[in-house]
Amino acid sequence: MDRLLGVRKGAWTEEEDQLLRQCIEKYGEGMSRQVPLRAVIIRCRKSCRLRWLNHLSPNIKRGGFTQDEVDLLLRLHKLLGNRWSLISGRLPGRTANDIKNYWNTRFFNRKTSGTIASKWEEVEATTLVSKKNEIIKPRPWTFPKTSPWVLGSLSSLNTSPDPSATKVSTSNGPREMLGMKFPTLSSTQGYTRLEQENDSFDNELEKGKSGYIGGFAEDLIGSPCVEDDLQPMVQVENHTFLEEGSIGWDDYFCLDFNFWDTLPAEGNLFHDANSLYA
DNA sequence: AAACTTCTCAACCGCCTATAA
DNA sequence: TTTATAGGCGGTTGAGAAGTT
Repeated sequence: MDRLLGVRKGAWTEEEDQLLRQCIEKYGEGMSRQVPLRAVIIRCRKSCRLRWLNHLSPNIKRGGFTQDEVDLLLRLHKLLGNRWSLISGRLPGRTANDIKNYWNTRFFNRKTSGTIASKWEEVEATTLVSKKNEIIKPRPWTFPKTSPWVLGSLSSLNTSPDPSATKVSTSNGPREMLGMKFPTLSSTQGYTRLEQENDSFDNELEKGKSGYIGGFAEDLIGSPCVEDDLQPMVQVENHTFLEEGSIGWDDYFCLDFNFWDTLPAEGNLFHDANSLYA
């Protein structure tokens, strides 16, 4: 809690910006509590943090949104709703505040007028997600303490140390990967239209060659999760995982990659998947 | 040129969650 | 377990700019 009396409010001055910039360059970003004292700024810590994040940080991209960014924003908003921080994480250089302002001024209650409204309708018509504004909430990564993924080794799951030994079933029976049996993915329930239409993910997976990683790291293949009725699950040993392609897929973000080559001989699939997404 | 309206966006507010004591 | 604090988020506000009458 800020106990500073008489903290300044309103627009920041150039002098305050300079003090804040110098302070953060000297002490780093992770010391917002001490910024007001060290930088001799009569502002509350929240105000300092916001000023840095939204205006002074060197990572911020200025200027108008590009066509690509607008397309991306529309699709992400359709998928995530008003989760501006998540959206900003997928729009490099754009802050949550920027995006929120842009959305509220350009799209909020204005779907029926102007050129951007036309763009909205265009995206609305071509978007691969359903017409209904279904918001898929990203799931937190919750790794059970006993999970071999957490322990950093797959050895407890009877894995093969040799990736070349990996087999993918081409039959309708359970797949095998790293020596583990996976249930068949015959059900398309929960799959995005992209995958259903292209059928490429499943085909490529069957061939054991390549696949996609969705743009949402939270929803990467095999993310451990809590079992519920909403998503297809994969049960491996005593662990429950999201089934491949079950949620969170988005054509805009799919990355082609050689699925099987990313699997370390003995290691963590998720770690490698994350590095692909950088 | 002045008055008024609309738009933009920086900043604030209140709430929630995580963490430390 | 409780309490205080920090971090983070989305919603809202208001000053100034831009546009219109």
